[in-house]
Amino acid sequence: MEKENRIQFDIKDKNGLTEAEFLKGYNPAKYDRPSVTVDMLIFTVREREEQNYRKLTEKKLSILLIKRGEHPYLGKWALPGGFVKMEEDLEEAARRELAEETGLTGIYMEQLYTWGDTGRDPRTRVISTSYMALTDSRYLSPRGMDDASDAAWFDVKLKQIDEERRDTENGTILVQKLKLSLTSNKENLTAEFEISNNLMRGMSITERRITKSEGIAFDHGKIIAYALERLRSKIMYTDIVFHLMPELFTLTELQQVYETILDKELLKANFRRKITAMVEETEQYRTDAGHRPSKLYRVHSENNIVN
Amino acid sequence: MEKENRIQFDIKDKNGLTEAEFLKGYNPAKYDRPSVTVDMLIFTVREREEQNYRKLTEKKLSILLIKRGEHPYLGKWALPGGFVKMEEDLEEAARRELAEETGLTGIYMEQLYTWGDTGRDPRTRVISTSYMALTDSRYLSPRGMDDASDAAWFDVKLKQIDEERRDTENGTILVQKLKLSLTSNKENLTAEFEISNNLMRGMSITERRITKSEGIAFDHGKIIAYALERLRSKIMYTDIVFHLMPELFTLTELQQVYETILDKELLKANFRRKITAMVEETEQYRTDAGHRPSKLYRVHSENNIVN
DNA sequence: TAAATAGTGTCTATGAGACAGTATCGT
DNA sequence: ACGATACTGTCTCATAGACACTATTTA
Repeated sequence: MEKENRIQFDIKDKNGLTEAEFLKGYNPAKYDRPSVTVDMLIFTVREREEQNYRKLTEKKLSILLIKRGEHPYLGKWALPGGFVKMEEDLEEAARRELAEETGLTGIYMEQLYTWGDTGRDPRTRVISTSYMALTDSRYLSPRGMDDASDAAWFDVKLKQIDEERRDTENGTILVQKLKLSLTSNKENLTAEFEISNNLMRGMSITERRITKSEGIAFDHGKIIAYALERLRSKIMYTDIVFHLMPELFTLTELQQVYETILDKELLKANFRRKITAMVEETEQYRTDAGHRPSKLYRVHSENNIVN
Repeated sequence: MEKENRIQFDIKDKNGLTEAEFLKGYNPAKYDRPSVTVDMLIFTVREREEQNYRKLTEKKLSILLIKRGEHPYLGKWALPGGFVKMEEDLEEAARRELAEETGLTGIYMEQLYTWGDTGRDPRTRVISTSYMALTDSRYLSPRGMDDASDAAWFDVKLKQIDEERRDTENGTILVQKLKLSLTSNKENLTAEFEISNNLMRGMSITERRITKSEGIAFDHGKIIAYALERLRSKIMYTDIVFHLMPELFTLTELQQVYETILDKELLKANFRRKITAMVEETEQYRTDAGHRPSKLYRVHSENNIVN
């Protein structure tokens, strides 16, 4: 419908061509072009086994990475992803990569950012759009969990390790140093960043630089840190967190997910008051745990929070 | 420094190649590739002249558009932009386009979103990353203001014209209808959208569709509406608004800018209380206005709000 | 002095944060 | 009974929203 409105049958350009004639003569191969890829940030929450029958299992935010079997960055860990095909939408490409790497379809996914510096890939000019996907760990598929494969889940920790104010003549620069740690059962990857907030004339301009990257391919450490910051901020004002939860959950489990993502402890009473509007009770309880059973909740079906 | 760490001189891949050898043999022309462009959303705030010496001048949010002189969409209005060159960073390309269209350098700019549907450009597959730039209207350059040129400023209005709840078996779908109006002194462009928030299982998935587009090229109406929503939300929790202000301004002028962006009236006393932390007084006043003079403010130099 | 804007004071409702207390399970 | 988690009540302080009031200018 939109298309029918669009085509201008009778308007001619300065060469006397109609749109149809112009398009027939258009040669897209005239210029060199960058390659375009999608990178997937697939997050889930996993539980660490606990020995004590009384204690709750600890929750960990995890991301799926793939060990590179080819140059460049051979042997380093990279985000799953690949080239965008000519005939597929950008988001379709992301969903296809997601399905290829994890078998997951129909889960939550949002576009994050497009990374387009020259030199971020030594092979050729590559512009990459990153997408963040969230899923409940129950649905984790063969490929992602298979120990023999080149894919593995890494627990994610992002910590501020330093903060510094530099006063210049044009204003202050606030430099935050962040450390990203990625831990699988076998490997430990790290990256460090400087995020400088340039408060010139009172207005902040943010710039992020990798200062160290161990075991992580390309600029993917930076992308992971960016995604985590986005996740942290969106969890505060959207219902995004429920994409990481199973259908039924206790409020304490939900709180644990908030805590592991924010890397910060929350007060139970306050957390419950805030979250109440988003969930609804069920009649079921989690029992057999060496302490008072807890009621199971689900997402409120009439949830009005809109992203 | 990062580069030195990266190169793996002695690691060989399954073909027995080192990274240097692999890269020498890499042929980037193997696959068809989409074209990549940047689109610029350049906003400013302009004043409408007022006849009454007592009344304040009304403020309008405006965006710069370019009239297309070629197919496709010949004669329609489009966002300024162009192809990304192989040797420039994505953000560099955006800054270059910004300078070419307006002469402006060093102003605020942020990446918005990357639009990658097939068929959004009839010439060939085009993936476009949009950037939003903000500037004080004092700095508006020859090209943008030149009446003879193909560029013009359009006042922007985005209004909700309808809202509807559709209850399906899987949950509710909240459909908002929005109307975008773009007005220059000569032309009036409009676009209408349906934004559907699919509240399946309590979690919202947003989808935006153009239902009508008059006088606007490509999917640029959708992009402008998206930018405006981002601007509206960021103005509430960042200091982004000051990029639209001159160095000195009155609090009422600042409030007017908020009001025109949010398309909503604010209460003066409350606005002032909230904004106080971000600004600092000067000794100067705006006078000659047929009412009590108003103190001029500037951005607080020690502003701690960080994007 | 009238018409307009500039600027301040204060009441109320709501929410965030902190903390203390009670309830209930399995061993 | 103990050790752990489940769940609730309430105090305080900060903030958002509404509204009324005073102050000051120029034609």
